[in-house]
Amino acid sequence: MSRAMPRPRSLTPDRIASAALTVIDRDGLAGFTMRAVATELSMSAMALYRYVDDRGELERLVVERVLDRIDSQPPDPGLPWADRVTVMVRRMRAAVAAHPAIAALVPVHRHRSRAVLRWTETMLGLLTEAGLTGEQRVVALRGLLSYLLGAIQLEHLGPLAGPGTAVLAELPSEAFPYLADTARSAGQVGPDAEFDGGLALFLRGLADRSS
Amino acid sequence: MSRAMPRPRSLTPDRIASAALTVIDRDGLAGFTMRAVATELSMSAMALYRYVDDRGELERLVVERVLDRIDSQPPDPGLPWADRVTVMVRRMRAAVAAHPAIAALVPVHRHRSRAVLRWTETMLGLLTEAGLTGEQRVVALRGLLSYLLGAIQLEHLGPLAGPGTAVLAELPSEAFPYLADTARSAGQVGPDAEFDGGLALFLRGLADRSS
DNA sequence: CCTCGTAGGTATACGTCGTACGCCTACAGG
DNA sequence: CCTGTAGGCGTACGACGTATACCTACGAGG
Repeated sequence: MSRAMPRPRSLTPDRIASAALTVIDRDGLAGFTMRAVATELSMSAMALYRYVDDRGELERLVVERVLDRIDSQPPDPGLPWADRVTVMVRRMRAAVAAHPAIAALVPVHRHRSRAVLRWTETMLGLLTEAGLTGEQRVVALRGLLSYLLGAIQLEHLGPLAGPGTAVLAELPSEAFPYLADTARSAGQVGPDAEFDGGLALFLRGLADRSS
Repeated sequence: MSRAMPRPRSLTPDRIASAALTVIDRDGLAGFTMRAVATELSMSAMALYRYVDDRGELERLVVERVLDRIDSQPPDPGLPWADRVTVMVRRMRAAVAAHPAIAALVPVHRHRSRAVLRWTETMLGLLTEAGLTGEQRVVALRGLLSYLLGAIQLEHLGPLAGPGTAVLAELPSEAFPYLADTARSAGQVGPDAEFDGGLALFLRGLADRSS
């Protein structure tokens, strides 16, 4: 029978994900390559496949490692529920903001993360406290997640107060009067204010639902 | 001097974008390849480069072609402004939904589209009618866009009433009581109801802002 | 009608990617 | 020490984006 024990594993999934993150933080998503990660781990490219089925699983590990940093403990119950939801949403945003280049990977792999499960569970508890149940609660959660992931990606692709917006300010005022005007005030809004502002709008809608 | 006129161009940007969309609709984003598009146009791969600088520009053409279908005329002024915003947002969603596989490309290339400029201008007009100006208006617009693009992507990666959610329903109810419960009601929510519901929440927040 | 130069179109090739395959080898039992 | 499992590596293949060099169709000037 199989009594012989093989050589023990020298790498943990977390160690692999960390190496991948080092590569991503240094060279961006485009530099995120099986070979690059392997080199970062001082192995050959193929050695990586002893730990990971394919690139997709490596991506999953990376996303999981980043999201696992999220604290899913319910925030101070003394706070109004809207503030507590804000805290939770900000936590997820902060986790991704620590490695902005992975923004595009998060929506793809978020399913498989236990951390997201925990985060979602806490969020649902808060939404329940807000008086939401059944389909209303799902819609609210999904809406918040859509906003959150959309905002993270837009921010990564070009902040509101960035060069992309500056171009808009040069537009012919006759054809695009609002745009030209809006682009000028856009430069005043920092990324955090932008994010929190949009989130606050959503939460205000949650607060006084009539339907 | 240069009086000799060369062979005329045989392809329009629109024709190229259409061919690319045919490929994408048939084989998904993964099948979207310079060679595949060239084959669809019955040319060699390199011929494509007479019309396009690189893959990025081809992607831009595709996104532009899809978004150009958006009608940016202001909706019926008889409607309340919130309903008109809803119409505008739905239009953009519908345009992307016609080619769901491009969802991930839209946030990346949206800048360069004239259609998005027009759409934005109309949206800003509606938001102004809602009483928004300055930084409030930018934040509102950006918030709506974040929600819109986030929702489109989440929907494409797995609808709320889909297999991913079904898995959640199997979760141990002790560890994830809310999740398990919520997953069951999630199956009842269709994609349109989900999208419109989240949008309505956002708009309700816009309607009664106090700050 | 013929020439001529521009630009359309192609063939080939390079470097990089993900990864299948097969080999060698380190290492914990017995 | 022997042994079998699994770790690790070298090589190679097909597909990708695209640089380069070439041939050629074609419209204008003569």
